Amino acid sequence: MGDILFDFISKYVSLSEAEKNAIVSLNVFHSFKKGTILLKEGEISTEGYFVLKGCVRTYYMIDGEEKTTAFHTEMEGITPHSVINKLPSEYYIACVEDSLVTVTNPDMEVEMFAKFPKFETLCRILSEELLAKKQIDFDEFKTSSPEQRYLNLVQNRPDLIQRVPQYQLASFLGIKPQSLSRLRSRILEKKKS
Amino acid sequence: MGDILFDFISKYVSLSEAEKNAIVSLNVFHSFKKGTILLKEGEISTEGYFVLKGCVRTYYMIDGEEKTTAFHTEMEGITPHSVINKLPSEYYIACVEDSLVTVTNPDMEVEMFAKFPKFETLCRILSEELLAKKQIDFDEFKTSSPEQRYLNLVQNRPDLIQRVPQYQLASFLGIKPQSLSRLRSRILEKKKS
DNA sequence: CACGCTTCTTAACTTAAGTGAACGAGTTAA
DNA sequence: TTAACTCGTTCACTTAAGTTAAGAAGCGTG
Repeated sequence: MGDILFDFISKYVSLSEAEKNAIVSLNVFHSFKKGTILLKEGEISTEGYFVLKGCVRTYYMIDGEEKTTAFHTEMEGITPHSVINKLPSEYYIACVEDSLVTVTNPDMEVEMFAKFPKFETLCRILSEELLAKKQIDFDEFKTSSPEQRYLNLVQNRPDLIQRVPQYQLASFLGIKPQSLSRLRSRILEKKKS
Repeated sequence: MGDILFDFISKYVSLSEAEKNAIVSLNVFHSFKKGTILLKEGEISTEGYFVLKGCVRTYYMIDGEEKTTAFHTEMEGITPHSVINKLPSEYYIACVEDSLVTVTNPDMEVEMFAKFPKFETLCRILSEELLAKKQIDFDEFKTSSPEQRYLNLVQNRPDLIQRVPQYQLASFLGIKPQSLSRLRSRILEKKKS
């Protein structure tokens, strides 16, 4: 079960058997059914997540409407803002499909970092990478129209289009479901001609 | 000169005199004049930045137009994507005003992390925090209209409105300068009535 | 099977952002 | 001092997204 994780980690640092066992013995691996809510709005969380398999989304509930702002897929870590500022979460985190996720808390991290400093290096590198990547995503979002953003998504994450409902994609693209629907038929029209 | 930095760091970890001296001896502190370009499009960079004082912005040059996507102000770190993927940078980084910035390269980091593991902890925490913050900013951007985004900016970073030209703010808000101008007069109209 | 529920689509209308052009204020340079 | 340039504003027009409402397709459950 940890193999997916260890294969991934080996791209960054090499782990001894002892280190792998240490991770396994922490019991961090969890399977969740589609729809499972990992974090609710209003909860103060201490858990960090790392998606090994499946898809997890972040969404806000604004005026009774779900606003999906992020999809976290394979090999992406999530530290809810609530963990950092110790305030009630402003958003939900839920599984879009059956998912395999590691769940950790700060105590476990402190313990692991003390025993195996290598893990801290790993976490530092991963968050730096993810930060730079998020910044690029944000830049792309700002500099393009909804239509371009949709086309980019089709190019870069075609899987998402398939595995996620349209209404969730819409808010992810910063528009309303109706607009996404219209925009898609507009693109189809253009292709025909 | 390092005092600004050390005061800030002391919120996260405590540094010994030896550690402070180690930082100072690396000669990381640099002053830049307003307008100085730290990173050019097309360059492959190895430098990371950390803004101690002043304001630094990231911008793209698209179809001959500057698209400003980020302002980095006091106590914010920047690791250009180019440093991570070792590809030519897609954007510029320049000083909006006279700024005091630390400049580091991966070798220096490796050396410091080896000597003082504490620094790695600090960098890990800072990037995790910044990542969560960036995600919140992105979420807010996606879930609000240009007008709301402008009003939020007035609320949350009134300094930016003052110290940055409108045309840079416009692309930062994801719109054209004309639209920002119009949007502002619309808000003024509403206030009157 | 039928019912309710959710998701997606379509349409008509409203509102706001994009576009292209022109103007004026302020700055810089010749 | 004038000419060139930058920056912000305004205007008229175009294009696209928001809004409201209605209906069709798919799904699960009783």
